[in-house]
Amino acid sequence: MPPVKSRREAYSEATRAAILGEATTLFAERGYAATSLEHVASATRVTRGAVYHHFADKQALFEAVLDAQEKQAIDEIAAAATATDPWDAALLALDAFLDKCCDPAYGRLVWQEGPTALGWKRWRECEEKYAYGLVERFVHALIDAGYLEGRAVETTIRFSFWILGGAGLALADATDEDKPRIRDEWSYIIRRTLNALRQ
Amino acid sequence: MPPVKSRREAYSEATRAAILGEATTLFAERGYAATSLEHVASATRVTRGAVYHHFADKQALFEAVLDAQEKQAIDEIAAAATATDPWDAALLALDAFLDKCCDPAYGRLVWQEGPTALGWKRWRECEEKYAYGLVERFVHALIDAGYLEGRAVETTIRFSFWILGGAGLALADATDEDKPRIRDEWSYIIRRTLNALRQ
DNA sequence: GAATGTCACATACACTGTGTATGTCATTAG
DNA sequence: CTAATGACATACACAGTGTATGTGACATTC
Repeated sequence: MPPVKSRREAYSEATRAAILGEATTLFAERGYAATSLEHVASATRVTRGAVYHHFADKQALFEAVLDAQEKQAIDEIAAAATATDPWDAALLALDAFLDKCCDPAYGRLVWQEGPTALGWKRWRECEEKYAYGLVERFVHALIDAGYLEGRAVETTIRFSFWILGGAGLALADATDEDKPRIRDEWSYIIRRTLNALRQ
Repeated sequence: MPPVKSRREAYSEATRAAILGEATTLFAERGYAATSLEHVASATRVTRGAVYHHFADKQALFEAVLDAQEKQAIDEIAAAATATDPWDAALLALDAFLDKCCDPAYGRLVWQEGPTALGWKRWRECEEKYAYGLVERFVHALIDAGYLEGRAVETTIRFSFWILGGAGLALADATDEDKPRIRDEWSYIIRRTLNALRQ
């Protein structure tokens, strides 16, 4: 398997990336349902055939967009959670997450469009790899460190994930000028909640 | 305005109710997107024309289904919250709500299908009248009674609503045999959270 | 280096589902 | 008895998805 790319491969990859980029913009701006593959194709100056060549169907394209957003987000959040103590690390991650949700594309795509585009079930399946999975790991770390009690783990994870989702959606809904305030309010209420669950 | 109904009116109302009933079943069983108006019509043994005669479009039909579910739910929950102390009333309402979410139709329609069918924005607008509005009133009552602090009210309401949504969805997802356990777990974690916010 | 295969994409079409415009018949009002 | 209205059925226009097929540029093989 040669590390060099043939001209064809390079072109193909560029096309794929271009489609992904335009799709990201359009899905974020107009929403999933209101964006047709014809929109995506013409914005990329290719035909729908090209889109179907690179992505199995509309949903797969959206999932690819989501994947890219989540990968980026997870990296940033994981990078921020530097503390050795799991509790402190979780709080750092929380801050990084709330920051990330202020990014319009991330907020809209992951928290607004994601569930409505894919449905809860499929969306959660996708999230297992990323945000939901991250929460899962943090919760387990907190349990292992003795900060949280070890029963009803699944519910604790879902509960936490859900609250973060609420924050994400609230921030995605908010206007740019409201975001800092809303960010702080959610940060405050989530920290209080975490303290309540701490044992 | 005569209180008696003409034959035509009676027939018409029966047809409307029948369509609504079949739509409720189908939307709950197959989901909004997977249910075509042709399904609804043929299940009711009318044509799509009749459906469009009674409901402006597919979304309006779904909203009518939702309305009926929510009216029922709100009545039951309000009836359960008999305590005079707002705090106790809120806890009673919580229990009634969790019970209601164990009803498959309510859970699926309101918490699973609602947001994905209507989108967050429209769904929240519909919910203002019902579940969201109910939470809003309880939160205000708790603030007025001095149980909760009076700042970041909007965020407190959304936070509470969101947690209830998480519970609703968890219960809608659960199998019948899991429901009691999951119900209790959420009840427990929500009560702890409420206590954390109490001042 | 010509023949052959393959990949990246374009073109064309079938199908599903929504919404709308029009038609029809029974009931009701005058 | 006639005209109007309401409750539905029929027929159609249209958008959007997905699929089957076509085409030309590049790569591979001998």
